[in-house]
Amino acid sequence: MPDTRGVIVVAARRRFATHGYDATSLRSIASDAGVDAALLIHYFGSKEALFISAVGLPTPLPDLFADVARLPRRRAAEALVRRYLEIADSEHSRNTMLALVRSAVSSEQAAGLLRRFLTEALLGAIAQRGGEEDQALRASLIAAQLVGIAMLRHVLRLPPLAEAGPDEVVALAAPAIERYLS
Amino acid sequence: MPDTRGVIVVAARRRFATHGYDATSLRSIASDAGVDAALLIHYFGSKEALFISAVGLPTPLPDLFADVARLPRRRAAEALVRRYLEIADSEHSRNTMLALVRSAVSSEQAAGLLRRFLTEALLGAIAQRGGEEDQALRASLIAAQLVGIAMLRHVLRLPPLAEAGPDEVVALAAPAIERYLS
DNA sequence: CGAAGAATTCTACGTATGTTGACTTTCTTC
DNA sequence: GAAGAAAGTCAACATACGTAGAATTCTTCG
Repeated sequence: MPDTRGVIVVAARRRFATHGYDATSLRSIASDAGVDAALLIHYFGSKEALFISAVGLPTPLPDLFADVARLPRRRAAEALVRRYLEIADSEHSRNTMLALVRSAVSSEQAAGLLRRFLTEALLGAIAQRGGEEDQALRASLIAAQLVGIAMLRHVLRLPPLAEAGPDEVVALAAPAIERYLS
Repeated sequence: MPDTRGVIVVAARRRFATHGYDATSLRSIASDAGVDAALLIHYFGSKEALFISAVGLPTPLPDLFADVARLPRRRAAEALVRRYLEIADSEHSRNTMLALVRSAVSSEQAAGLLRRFLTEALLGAIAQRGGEEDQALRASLIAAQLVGIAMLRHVLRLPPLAEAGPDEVVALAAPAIERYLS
């Protein structure tokens, strides 16, 4: 008894990650999963519901900010970048991340999902760390740096960043991010 | 004699900026321009050609990196962020930028356009400034920070970053970017 | 074996898209 | 003012999509 449902979810996640919500057709997912398109509807009810089931939330990401917020300033920046890059290297997490980012720019609903996740994660981390007035803006700029790295590294595949090893990126990005924490 | 061609291009740029390439239909552009959809084809030949005509390249951006590369380290970072935000505030440039970014994630061709532009702009700037080994990677990380700001500020509209004034963003982001230049 | 029920596929509908070619209107030029 | 080109519209095409419901195969258990 092959777990067809699971096969569909994996195929959907991969398609959504590489092509975004709009450009991914149910038929293409079904074809990848070796299954008829109508089956996806029977299981999940609609394309939107399948997207939610397949992408949901990037699993280890919500904890990342909270964990890092507990660290002393010096180690926080390095740990943030390093763990972020590790997450982006696991196929599952990278696919959910990319699916979310890719879809956020064309679907307002996906954008809302990502926005809500980011604000909650950021607000949580800020609450832990003692916050001055501009702490939320600082956290947003850190998030912007990370999102930008993901965009250039995985979506655009800009050569210097796409080919660099994690250590090189950490060595350069951590000090810059540290400035936001001071 | 109203410049219909120009009206079409402006409408197209705005639609592509707010909805991306795939989610923008010729009929919606035509409707905005008060014109029949077939006319767009008659003028531009195809949707793709219209996209190229409407988006082309973000006008003042190519010079931005080159100009900034000439400045001393201390002023370079601040000037970069400030001028970047100014560009993103002019409707025309913001629309071309957003159209490019939004479309790059769903169309491989648009991604290539943006990738080529970024590498050329970055390589040009690096050539001016005396370069060590990792200079290209540093420049990419700066670009990542800027792209990330655009994503969170204009696409995702994350509250802290979307509502902050240019001065606040410059004050916080410039020092961080300065680290990449040292 | 045979029937109940789930898993899966088939067929089809309605809608939207990019694009085409024929058509009509408007403008320019001699 | 006629002729010819340009600007613009109309109706239609082929195609792809999400989805619904009937039909079919497969599994399971008495």
